[in-house]
Amino acid sequence: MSEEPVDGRRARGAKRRAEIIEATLAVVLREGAAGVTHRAVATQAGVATSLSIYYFATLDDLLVAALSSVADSYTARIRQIIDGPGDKLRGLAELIVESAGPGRDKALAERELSTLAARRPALAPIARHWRENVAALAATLTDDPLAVDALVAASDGLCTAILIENVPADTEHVHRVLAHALGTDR
Amino acid sequence: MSEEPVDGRRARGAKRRAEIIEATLAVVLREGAAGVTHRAVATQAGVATSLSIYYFATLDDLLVAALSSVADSYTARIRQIIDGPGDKLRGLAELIVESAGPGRDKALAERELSTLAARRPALAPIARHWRENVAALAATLTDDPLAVDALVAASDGLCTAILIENVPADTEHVHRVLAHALGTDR
DNA sequence: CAGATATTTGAACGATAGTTCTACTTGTAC
DNA sequence: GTACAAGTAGAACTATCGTTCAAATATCTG
Repeated sequence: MSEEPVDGRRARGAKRRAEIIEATLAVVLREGAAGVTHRAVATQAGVATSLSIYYFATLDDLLVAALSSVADSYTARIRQIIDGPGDKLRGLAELIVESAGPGRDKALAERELSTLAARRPALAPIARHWRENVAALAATLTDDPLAVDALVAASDGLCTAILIENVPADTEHVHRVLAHALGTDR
Repeated sequence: MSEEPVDGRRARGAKRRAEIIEATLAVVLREGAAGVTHRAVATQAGVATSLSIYYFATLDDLLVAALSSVADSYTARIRQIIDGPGDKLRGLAELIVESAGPGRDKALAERELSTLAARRPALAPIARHWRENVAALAATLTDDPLAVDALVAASDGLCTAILIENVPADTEHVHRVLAHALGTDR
């Protein structure tokens, strides 16, 4: 991982950069992707506006960094479910249901940035991660590629539904829908 | 329907209003929801900026109108599939696959506005229409509520996948995935 | 120490946004 | 015709945006 003789200036700079990414994510969570401006991010991070531009020449760079952060977070969660014990499908259902509660902001940020990906090619590869991860989880449950695709699509659709309905979601129900889409319960 | 003694001024105004809505949609298709400004819409419609504000006090009003227009369009398509002859599931698959080709802009507009709905309550009821329509279609194919939910979720997820992947979609494959999610093929 | 490099700031510029206001045109009612 | 209401245009105000830039600070090199 680390090999460079650590330049104090660059180390400090990398830290600032990380802080700015974090601040960007905070802005996305609070105001949505449309609220991401250099000024808003800089204010959130407590630095000068020009510093945000110093590290991220364009807003796209900021958005890519923020989406990567969220995507990495979800990737870690799914890997945890895949590698851990217990019912993986239920773990996925629980993760999805989180979008209705404490994880709503994060899920919303992921969706907003993913939607942005349709128009900004730089975001597209990152936006694909979520579905690839779900596909990997599905692959541990079935060998049928059609079942994998159906589960991935259903997961995505359930997230959408939960975000738009904006009502408490039922883990049991989500689990049943996922199982039905997967088709292994019949 | 019509009962008022038609005031020439108001009739002309209603026409203008419709033109502005259409212009808003054109802007969303071309630049995305983020590109919707009173100025951009007015320019697109060929009217003064202040006129856009005269009819739509806030940008939200414009977005609601645009989303309603797109949602109505999809509602009509699905009703057509439900009421028409032929395989309804295949009709849905064909509609979804359109999002990869000529209907990409429209599908993208629908997704952008739906995403916006998560933060702007005024858009939420309209954003639900698509899923309600798919549910109605599903209800003609099965009595199992779980199968309905799975099909609705899968349809949504497939649209997402197609929009983000941005590659030609295969109707046959989409149809198979939908059938698998529905679960009636087993 | 001095000099070079990296980071950070604050002010400023130009562009564009939403909004307001006044004047003008068009249509209705009398 | 006049009086009034709805619609329309264009200029102007204020705010905020991305961006630039010179100066200041911090760190490393020797």
